Amino acid sequence: MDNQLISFTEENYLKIIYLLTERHNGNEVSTNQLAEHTQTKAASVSDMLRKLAEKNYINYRKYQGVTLTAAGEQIALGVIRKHRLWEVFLVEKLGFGWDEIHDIAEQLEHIDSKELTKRLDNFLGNPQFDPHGDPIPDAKGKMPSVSYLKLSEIPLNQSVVMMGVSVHSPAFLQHLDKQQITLGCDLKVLEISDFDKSYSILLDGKNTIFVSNEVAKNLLVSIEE
Amino acid sequence: MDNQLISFTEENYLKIIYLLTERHNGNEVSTNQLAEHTQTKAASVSDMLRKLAEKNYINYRKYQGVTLTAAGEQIALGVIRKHRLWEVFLVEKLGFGWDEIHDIAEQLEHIDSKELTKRLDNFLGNPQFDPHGDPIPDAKGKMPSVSYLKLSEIPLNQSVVMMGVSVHSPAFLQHLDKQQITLGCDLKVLEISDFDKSYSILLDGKNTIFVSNEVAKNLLVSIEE
DNA sequence: ATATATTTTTAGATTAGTCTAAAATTTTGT
DNA sequence: ACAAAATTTTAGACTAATCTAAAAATATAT
Ligand SMILES: [Mn+2]
Ligand SMILES: [Mn+2]
Ligand SMILES: [Mn+2]
Ligand SMILES: [Mn+2]
Repeated sequence: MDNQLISFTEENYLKIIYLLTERHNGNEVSTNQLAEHTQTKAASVSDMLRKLAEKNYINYRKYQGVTLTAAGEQIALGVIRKHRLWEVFLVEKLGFGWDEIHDIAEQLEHIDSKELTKRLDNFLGNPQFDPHGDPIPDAKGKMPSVSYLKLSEIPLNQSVVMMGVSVHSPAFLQHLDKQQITLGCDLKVLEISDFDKSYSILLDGKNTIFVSNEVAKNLLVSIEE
Repeated sequence: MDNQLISFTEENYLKIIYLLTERHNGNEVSTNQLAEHTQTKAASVSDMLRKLAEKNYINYRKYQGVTLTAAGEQIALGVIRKHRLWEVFLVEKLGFGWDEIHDIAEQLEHIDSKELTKRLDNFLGNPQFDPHGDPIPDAKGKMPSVSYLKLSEIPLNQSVVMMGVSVHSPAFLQHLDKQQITLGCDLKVLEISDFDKSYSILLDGKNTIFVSNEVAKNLLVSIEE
């Protein structure tokens, strides 16, 4: 609608390059990593990288991995913005669980209409964060700044607020649901077991719950103001 | 999500075959008509028809045009259902005008998630008609029955209710907006000009407006109960 | 340092959807 | 009824995105 030049597939590559670069603190993304996340083979990724480099969406030196150019980043941020806004819609307006929305948002993120995105954003009350606690870039591509810590990095007996998750798999999210761990809840680590590094946590100042080390590493929190 | 077997393109062909068949009261749709509506060439349509016939979505005898099979019709109705539900969403929830929504709905109609469609339908209050007055098939593919007449077929001085349009172009819809002709308004033809067959119409029992014969032929109305 | 393992790229094919040009079929007009 | 016109199908080619297998480059490990 607004843009005929970029395909669905290209948008996906740029989005994934953005997210992986972010995850690696700005380091280049490798062909194999992209193959894994695009569910294709390395050979297919190489072809696509050549094409994206020709269009000046990525910085690409053969065998050296890729980063996004400013142009590529703008496209990636636009896709991520739509993905996260639609996720808010699905949870806040349609009542989906946070474990059910990702695959639907993977489709909705490619709907191409500036006006639609603008009106959707407005309809949702211009949210800054999606249902997983991930920041939503604004219309200009600016991300709200966040400084989350892993729960596993927080000292004992320090009260923190649950802000996000670093794994989005339905299994993990459903696991959190079962333990009643939700965004915004209050967490205080009481003890870490010597045996298996599992955590005893005081939840909302009321109940003590037990979570594995694996869970604690994937809970993003911030210290209460 | 629910169905890997049918492509975006195939869905479009089936939808268009449905709508054209309906428009021709059940008569076969020709290759050239499809080429026009799919914005492709007749040769491309022939290829696709062979493929859709192989998959048993259409009844196809070379040179004789096509109709949908029951399987093809179910798919078409599912796409049309999504298209019209999303149009309701765009108008009722996001405040778009009825002239702005079709192209966005053309994209949204291919989002594949039974659960999403179900929840969207519910969120919208299970609407039976879209913003153009077109009926919305239910989850089983059943269309609400409608019996609209063209305003041009209504006798003089017979009060009728505006129920739909048989042309969906933004230009036509904006023209109606300017004349304040909206779904649900009351119309009574006072006179048809001998000179150019244009209509004098009493709108909502208050103002007299003038519309061309072309407009009158594309307004769908029903007689007040 | 150099052989071995791993990663990445290239070469050559494949599939879906499209195109133009030519051939086949149907429709129309006298 | 039959020639001319229109429509539809087929033949052959193209592009985007993918694949497997082989070659090239880089990383690793003694
Ligand atoms: Mn997601
Ligand atoms: Mn998310
Ligand atoms: Mn429409
Ligand atoms: Mn409509």
